[in-house]
Order: sequence, then C-alpha cells, then structure tokens
Amino acid sequence: MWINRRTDYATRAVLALAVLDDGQPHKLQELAERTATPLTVLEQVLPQLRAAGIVRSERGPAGGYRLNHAPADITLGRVVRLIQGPLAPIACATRSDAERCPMELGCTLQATWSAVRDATIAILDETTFADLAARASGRWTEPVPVTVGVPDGRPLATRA
Amino acid sequence: MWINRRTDYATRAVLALAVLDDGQPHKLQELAERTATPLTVLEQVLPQLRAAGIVRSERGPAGGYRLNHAPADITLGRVVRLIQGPLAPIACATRSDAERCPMELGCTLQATWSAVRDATIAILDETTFADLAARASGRWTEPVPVTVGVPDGRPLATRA
DNA sequence: GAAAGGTTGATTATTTCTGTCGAGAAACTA
DNA sequence: TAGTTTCTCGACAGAAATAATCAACCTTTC
Repeated sequence: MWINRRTDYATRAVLALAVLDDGQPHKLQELAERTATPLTVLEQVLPQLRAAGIVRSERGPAGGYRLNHAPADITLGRVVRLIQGPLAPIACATRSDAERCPMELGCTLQATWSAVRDATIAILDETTFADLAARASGRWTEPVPVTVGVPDGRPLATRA
Repeated sequence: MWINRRTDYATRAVLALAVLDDGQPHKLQELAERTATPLTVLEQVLPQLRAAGIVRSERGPAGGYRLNHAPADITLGRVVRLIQGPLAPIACATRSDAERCPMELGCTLQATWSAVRDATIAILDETTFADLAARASGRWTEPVPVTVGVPDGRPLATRA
C-alpha cells in the first residue's frame, strides 16, 4: 500500500490522455471527471507532469492538456518516480544514495530489498502507456489479463 | 521507500535471532544493540512478533527471546505482512478486499499494480530467515552482492 | 523479597498525506 | 479594449501515519 493517492491520480490522468490521444487538448475538468479525481488535486499534479515534460498544456478557451510524447514512449515507472520518488522499498536499497545499514556488521536483508526493488522497476519501467491504453480501449469493463504485449497500433482512436 | 521503520527493525531482530539460533534466549537489550534499534521500540515490536507466534519469550533473569520455529520456516514475507500490512502497492490491488477502482469504466492500471504485488510476494514469501542467516554468517562485513535469487537456487521473481 | 527482564497501554512530537483556496497569467472572443 | 476561459503557483489546514518514549505492572529466579 505504498503508491500514494497523488501518484494514483497522476497515472490515471496520463492513462486518460493516452486513451484519448487525438490531437486535441483536454481540459482539467474533463480529466477530473474521467479519472474520478478532485479537480483541485489535478491542478497540482498536472503542472508537475508538465514540468517533467510528460504532458504539454495550452491556455485559454480550447486549451487543456495533451501528451508530450507518444504513449509508447512514456513508461509507468517514469510517472511513478516523478510523483512518488525512488522505487526502492527501503532507504538502504536505493540505486543511488543508498543509506548505510547501521546494523552490526552489515545487513543481509539489503539484498532481498534490492531484489524487490529490481522486480518493481522491471515491471514499471517496461510498461508503457501505449500498453495500458491498448488494454483499456478494448473493453474497459472486463478485468484485464496481465500480459504485456504491444499491439502494432499507435495512437488509439478517440472514444468519446 | 515503503518499508517502514518498525518493519525494518522487526526483520532485523528476527534475523539476529536466526543468526544466533542456539537454544538460548536473548535479551531485548542485546537485540537492540545488535540491530541498532532503540530499546523502547523493540519493547513494542517483539511482543507483536510473539503474539503472531514467530518468537517465544521467557521472563525473569536469564529470560529473553528466541525463535519459535526453525529459521527455514519463517519467511520474510510473513514478518513484513505482520508489521506492515498487505504487500499490494495500492488498495485496488490487494488479493482480498480489493477496492473497486472509481475511474470511468474501470482501470487497466490495476493489472500492473497486481503484477508488482505478485513479484513482491514471490520474493518475500520465498526468502526465509535460514537463507538470510546463511548469507549473514558467512561474511557479515562485506557488502552483499545484489543477486536476484535465493541461495538455494530456487527461481524467484516472476519477471526474468 | 529483591532484582532482572518481559508486558502493556498511554502519550507526545513530527512528518506525510490529502485536499482546498485565492490571486494571477496567458490566450482567445466579441 | 473588456471579458471569459483555462492553466499556474503558492500557501494552508485538517487528518492520519510514524517514531519514539515513559510509567506502571507481571513473572521468574535467586
């Protein structure tokens, strides 16, 4: 239970933008509704995604947000790391800046925490929003199998 | 960074008991020193481990704690779950009581969160304190290599 | 009965999480 | 130009989780 709410919202918002990946910008209001997120939270999160170059924004009427790259070029790991921070389960197992374990004579738990970290990273960094959007556009209502296949497709058709 | 301090302390304490697995009870004081944990915190955590049947205690002089099972029968996952709760990264991906995703038409992110959960569980539930103690008793002073597998060679993570 | 050591529950300070608000800046429209 | 729409930015407040400590109590041994 370590993915926080903001990260959840952020990933949903990007997913929504990936599913709606037409050339059009989409308003915060619309994203808030589609992702069941408080508007005021998206007002904080989207600028963060923008600063990281994941989305692009336009102001004024007919403004809104759109993805700044092809969905296939945006990994889930990137978004999670952005909002949440390092993916290691514990400070002594981050890839950089690993904190030294203060336990007597060093701690062998670290290897296991690192294995968890690596497994997590492997999944999150190989899952792109193209994958996610492809699964979503089929039947949003059905539970989705865990396969990570990338259909030839590119931007998905707009589904109002 | 989701393993909290108490879980860290608890796993270290159990590891210490596994390494010192003679027939003798070990005092909180000793465990606190070996694991670099505040004594007052162990005073809270060890009773919790005891209530779960992981360790056993004896009172009075010459009292202390010892493991209640063979180290090979205690998995890391069990201890982590006990102190930390479910291993799923997000509420909508717990194995039981999964929370319904409020996103429009359901959410395909859930499959990925579940994959992370499964990979985590696979590692944590297959790592026993016998494995950890074996690594520890070899060379405590050296940093431990980050292998994605357990000493006895069983395959671990779901992803290659 | 005294000392050592585990047991229990209350308590406090700190940090993180989550969501809200208000004032402002850019872009379009009339 | 005036006004509307939409994104932008920073401050803030309540709630919850963390982390650590303390005091008082029970058990066992000597």
